[in-house]
Amino acid sequence: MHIVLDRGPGGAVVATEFDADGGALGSTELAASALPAFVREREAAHPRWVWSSTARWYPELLAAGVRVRRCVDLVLCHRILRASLLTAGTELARASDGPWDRLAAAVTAPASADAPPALFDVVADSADEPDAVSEFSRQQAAVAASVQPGRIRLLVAAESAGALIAEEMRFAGMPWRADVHDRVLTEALGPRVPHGRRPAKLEAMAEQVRELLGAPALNVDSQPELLAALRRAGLDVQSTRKWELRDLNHPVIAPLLEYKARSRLLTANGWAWLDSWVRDGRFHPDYVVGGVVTGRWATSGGGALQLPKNIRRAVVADAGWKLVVADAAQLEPRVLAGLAGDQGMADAGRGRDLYDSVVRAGVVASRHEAKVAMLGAMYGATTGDSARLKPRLARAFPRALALVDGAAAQGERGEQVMSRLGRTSPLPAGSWREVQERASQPNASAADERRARAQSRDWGRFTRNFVVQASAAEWALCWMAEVRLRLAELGSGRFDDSPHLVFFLHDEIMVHTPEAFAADVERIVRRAALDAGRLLFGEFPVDFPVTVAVVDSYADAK
DNA sequence: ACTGTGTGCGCG
DNA sequence: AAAGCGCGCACACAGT
Repeated sequence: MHIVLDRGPGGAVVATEFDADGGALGSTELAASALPAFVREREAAHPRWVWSSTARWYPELLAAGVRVRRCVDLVLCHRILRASLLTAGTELARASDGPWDRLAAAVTAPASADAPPALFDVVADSADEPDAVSEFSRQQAAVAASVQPGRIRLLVAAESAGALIAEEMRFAGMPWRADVHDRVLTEALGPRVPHGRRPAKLEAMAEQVRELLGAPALNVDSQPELLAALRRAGLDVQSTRKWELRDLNHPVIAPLLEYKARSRLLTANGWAWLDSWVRDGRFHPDYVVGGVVTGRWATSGGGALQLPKNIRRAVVADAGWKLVVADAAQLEPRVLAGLAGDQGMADAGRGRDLYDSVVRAGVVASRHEAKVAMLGAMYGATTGDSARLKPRLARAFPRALALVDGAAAQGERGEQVMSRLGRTSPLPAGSWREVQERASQPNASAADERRARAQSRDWGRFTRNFVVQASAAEWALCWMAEVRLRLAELGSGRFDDSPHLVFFLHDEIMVHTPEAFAADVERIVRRAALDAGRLLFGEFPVDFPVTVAVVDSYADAK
């Protein structure tokens, strides 16, 4: 059963209900204020709520204490279905850009701190929002006409579940102890000072660097000034990057690297960050579902996907609660094994660390080499250890390597590639084609050809990685969606007394749970990983083990 | 005063 | 070790 929500005149809501066969059951017109009660009442029958955008509709429901199990996020699904090769040729895909494309672009645009989300610029008046009922039927027709309806149906369901989770995580927030964070900052930097000034300890380090370089007026934060000062001091460096500086033998290096690390802490996750993103003991980041081409999530504020390890100490469970932190081990190579149907690679990952097995099988000498070689194969390394070890990997896992090499070759030709469930890579830009075109002319110069070849390889590395990263993102969405539904059965479903997801980081999730439920949560998280593997790869026997830590602080999870 | 680009570094 | 994928953010700096 589906219930489609549309905006009517004057902020009213029109709810149109459909039975399981798609037959219309009629419409109800509601005042906006009556929506939460309506949703709460109908939710008992577990319908799938269909709305323009979860980011737009769900927050007010959550604020009213209403959660839903399932939805269709039309904007997110529109984007997938328009681009997917599995639905190419459908009416939805062939139409020229319309209001849903403009909405889709707005939803995934980064929101700036002082401007409201762009969504509301595009749809200035909510009554202007395009018609959800007709869009929903176009989307259903596209899915039905797909060459593989099962896959694309699962993808849009998973994406929509992700949208619900993102809003719920933002609403509930991740437990964050501002006092612990402040202590970390004060220890590292000195007492808090107004924004824009350097705290005492940091300033002392800057002064030390200036002295050791004999450059009293140096602004340590200025890359050009610092580079010049390092060279004047006799250091042969091309940049001020830490891995170039690290191996130099000069007394300024240690204090300089220390300064850079602490300065980074101040600017990226200092007191200003704390003021902006943490309130009432919770961190509320803005997730952008599908914000990355591969289907990974992005953030448009708060930098939740880049939380440095050194401040994870501030993530602490409430009294009487625990954090269950779960991480999918070697997710991308396992996904690759599934994609390629590479039995040998799947066997290597069975019941143990995949990289250890690669060593045990005599393919490479150390776990580190195994990891570097595997990542290099998936990223398209061309130099270094990683490229050198690739032939050995190819002998051990021919199908897996053939799959990524094939994806790279397609990209080099300017073709699109697909994830397991049908998310499709973008076409290269027009300028890319022009460069290829020029190089194929009879009068093309050697420089033209070199440029075309380099650009072609670049795009090949992108599509090579796309198939793996995008499929891994799908696995993670399925995993998390399954976890969410099962968690909802554990308690009341309220965020103040029941286990719920509070964080997601590509291949890692965190559940904040009353202590009494922690063991159940752990079981659910492991079980859901099995289910996700089956959803993506059916009976092909590839394992997806997860490491689970039940902790008080995120810092203790690894 | 604003905007766009380069650099550097955090995460997977 | 620092190159092979995907990101966001902050700052300095140069252009307007």
